[in-house]
Amino acid sequence: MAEMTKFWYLENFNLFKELNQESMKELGRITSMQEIAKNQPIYFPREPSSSLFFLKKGRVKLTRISGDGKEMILALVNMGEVFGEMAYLGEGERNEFATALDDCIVCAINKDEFKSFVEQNPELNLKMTRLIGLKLKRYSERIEGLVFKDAEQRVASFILKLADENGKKIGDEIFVKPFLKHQDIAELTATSRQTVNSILTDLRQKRVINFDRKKLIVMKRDELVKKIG
Amino acid sequence: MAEMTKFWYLENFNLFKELNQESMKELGRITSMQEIAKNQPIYFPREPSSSLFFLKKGRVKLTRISGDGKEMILALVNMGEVFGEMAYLGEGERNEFATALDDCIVCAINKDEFKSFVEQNPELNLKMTRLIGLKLKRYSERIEGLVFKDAEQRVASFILKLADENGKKIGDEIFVKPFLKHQDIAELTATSRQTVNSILTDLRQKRVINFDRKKLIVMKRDELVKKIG
DNA sequence: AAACTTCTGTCATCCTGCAGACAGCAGCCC
DNA sequence: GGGCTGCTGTCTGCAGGATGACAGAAGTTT
Repeated sequence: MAEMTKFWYLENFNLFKELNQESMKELGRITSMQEIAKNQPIYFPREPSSSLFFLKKGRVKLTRISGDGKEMILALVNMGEVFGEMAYLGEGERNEFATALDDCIVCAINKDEFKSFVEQNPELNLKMTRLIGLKLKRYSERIEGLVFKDAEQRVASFILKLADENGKKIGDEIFVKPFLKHQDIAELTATSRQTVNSILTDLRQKRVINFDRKKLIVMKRDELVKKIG
Repeated sequence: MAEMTKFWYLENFNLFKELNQESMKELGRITSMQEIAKNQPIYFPREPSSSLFFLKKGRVKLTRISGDGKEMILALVNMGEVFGEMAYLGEGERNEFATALDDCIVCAINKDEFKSFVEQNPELNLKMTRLIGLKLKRYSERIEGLVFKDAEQRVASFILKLADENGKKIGDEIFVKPFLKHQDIAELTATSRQTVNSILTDLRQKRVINFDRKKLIVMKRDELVKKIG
């Protein structure tokens, strides 16, 4: 299953890869590149969703805020991934915040222009559906985690996924460089900042991981896997 | 936003509506109708996902089971909806249980045949993507509920949604006929059977709802809405 | 109609993890 | 360098809700 996910991931990354010269040129025409500084918003809830985005550089977080002001992170978007894709489906308004976690470069693609572009390149149809399907699968796993797992397991799964997706393997340790603050991890794993801290500290004390404000090192990947069960 | 969801729902329902005679005939050819008795499984996790299903009659639940045997309901499928659609995306194996909640009639459509059918009827492309997108949106709302809401609010939201989607309005009360057992509601709202019972009993005592084993009546819809916030 | 099984209703108990408070650090700006 | 501001580390009390146990009601089977 992990393999399948990876397969899909690569396909997303290559959403436009098999396009011919002609189409790539056209794609360039309907695309506008934007630089977005760290911590700056890309879009807001209730804003009309007029375009979808392809993330060329940096990381983006998609968040929702509850009636009483609590924030949760719906998803992290990594380089090479697409976000704001509900625009493509005719969803009229954004229903989350998109915020740059680093200095980012994004390509904005107008939804209507993209729609006709897809019509002219019908091989993109299935790819777009798969892209949405991949997100669906991720969300279903997220739901499962929220229901079945306790705070420690959720944080452990998160670290594992982060390491596998964004880490560099050096020897049998995995380094993750631009780390997140504990508050962000809390918002991703539906727990509190304090609980995240105590779980991380505990894992560090057991020599499963090591970390400081900037980086995370997974030292015993299998211990994490064991913890999740 | 509720309107948008309804709009999409209708579109799914009409997935095949605009097809011409010719295509409908072809669709009939690649479709096989099956009757499934109450409580009988339709598919299992790890089973090859060779087809997708269109639910003509009855209700279906999609569930996952954790390593230690706890069950959760991922989604309820109502008449007119599609399920098992990940097959269409090339996902090799099912990753949930699908079980008939009532006596059901489903149409099974082989995924490869369906793919070529969609190629011949390209207007279905966007519809399929939207169908998946709708589920994505539902799941994101589910995640939000799990993170932001407490047990009472989750159960209240569930009842509200059930009433709005499946209920019959009579006067200013809403009747929902084939009700679920408390255990099912617990598995849908990520809480325990006992907690569901006490929340329902409490709402009944406050005359917001009424219920017995067979049916549910929402008496004060606005009280439910208020509770969710 | 009797014997089962499955669901509902209710309690008492226990525990995970949240919330508040505060001290120590690091980075940043003046 | 000094003073902000934002992040981390730790402790404590508290509460929402899980769990187990059991009795009664409703369906099902024979």
